[in-house]
Amino acid sequence: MNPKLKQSYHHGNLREQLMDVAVAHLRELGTEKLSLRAIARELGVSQTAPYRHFKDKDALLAALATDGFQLLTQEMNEAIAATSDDTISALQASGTAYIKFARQHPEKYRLMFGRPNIDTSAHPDLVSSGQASFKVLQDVIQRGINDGSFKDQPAPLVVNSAWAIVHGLATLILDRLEDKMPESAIEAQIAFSTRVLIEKI
Amino acid sequence: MNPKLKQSYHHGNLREQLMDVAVAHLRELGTEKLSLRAIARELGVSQTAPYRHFKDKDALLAALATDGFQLLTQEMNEAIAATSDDTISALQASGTAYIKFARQHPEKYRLMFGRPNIDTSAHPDLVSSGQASFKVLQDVIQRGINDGSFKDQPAPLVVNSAWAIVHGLATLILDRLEDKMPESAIEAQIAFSTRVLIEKI
DNA sequence: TGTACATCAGTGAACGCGCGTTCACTGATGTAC
DNA sequence: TGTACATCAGTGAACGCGCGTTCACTGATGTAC
Repeated sequence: MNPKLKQSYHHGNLREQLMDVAVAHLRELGTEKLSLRAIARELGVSQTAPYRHFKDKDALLAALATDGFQLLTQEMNEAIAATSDDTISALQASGTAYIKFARQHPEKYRLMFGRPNIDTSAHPDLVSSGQASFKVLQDVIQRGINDGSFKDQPAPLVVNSAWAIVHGLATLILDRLEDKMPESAIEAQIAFSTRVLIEKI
Repeated sequence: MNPKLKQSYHHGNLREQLMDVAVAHLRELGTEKLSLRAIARELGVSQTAPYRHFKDKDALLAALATDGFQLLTQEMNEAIAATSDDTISALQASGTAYIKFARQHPEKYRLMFGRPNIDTSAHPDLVSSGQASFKVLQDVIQRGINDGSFKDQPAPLVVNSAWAIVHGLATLILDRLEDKMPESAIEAQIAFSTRVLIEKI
């Protein structure tokens, strides 16, 4: 950003910029072709510079996913806080926020919820931030069960069903629909599907 | 299979075996690390032999996905045919068959419905086989709309919602639940979620 | 305020690797007569 | 039934490439006194 910083020997901002460029490359190339060297090249920095900030390539990806979970947790919590005490609208709000997050950060979303290709045992932060996100959804559902908003169903079944609906819709939009449908149709689809979510479970 | 064939200069069965080993490697390594050379190595064949059967690496992946769509179409059709004329049970049967397919062929399923990383313009068979699968679902929904089994809703909204539910559940099972839940719990989850599918839309 | 020094964040050369793909080739097979 | 020949399905050497990562290094920065 600041041109002065870019000139100096010390970059000043490299960690953050590595993550930004990684996201851009993931968008264009996919995980398969992501290369640390290419990221460094694009930032005009030597290919070994990233190793000052990340232990290895996996650590960069883990940081991106962790970042994503923290953002997702925050956005779902904010969406829920903006509703009144009504559990049903809290569920709908969190589901909508979930899908919105997926659309705004598709690369992070795919890292977070795709086939796990990061060794989680080396990245405990990733695990705990993921659990924190999951817990937001769990808590809303549990609240609904406690206050009678949902029928008398085992909580895990309900949680996984709710998750399946929003997760399925999010991935469908990212991988299939986004390029083929106008924005208005996508929004109508989200509204329709989240109605299924809140009404039926 | 036949040891005689394996000894001979002409393999006799190479195309099929390349696809089988590719599936096995996808399972163990993921798309990122799939290598044509490693597949050839495992089959005890020179690294250029695969090029007798596939134009390039992408062509192998496309063949795998096309194969998957054909299988999926067939299995959904069979599941539907096994029900009586009742549209609701046809929808449930096709959804259950879809999820069953995903669990039996997870690597193919990921190729078919993951982020498209195959250049479809070079592989028209892949496109048409995918459309054929989609049409099975579309037709069931349309039938339900025509005979009044579903409420009066625009068909595309209903189709995408149904798809989102089964697709979401399938990916959740493959990527998250399968390793953590006992088989009985997974089956209960499928039953619960498909009930949401058929009852609510 | 000035200086010595530790630490931080870069560099550039190098290692070893496996990959996709092309090429000219050869052995095996199938077919026309 | 035998043979000539086209075609099919392999081989092995080679090309060029980009990658992740390590290493010894150096310039820049921050801090204790």
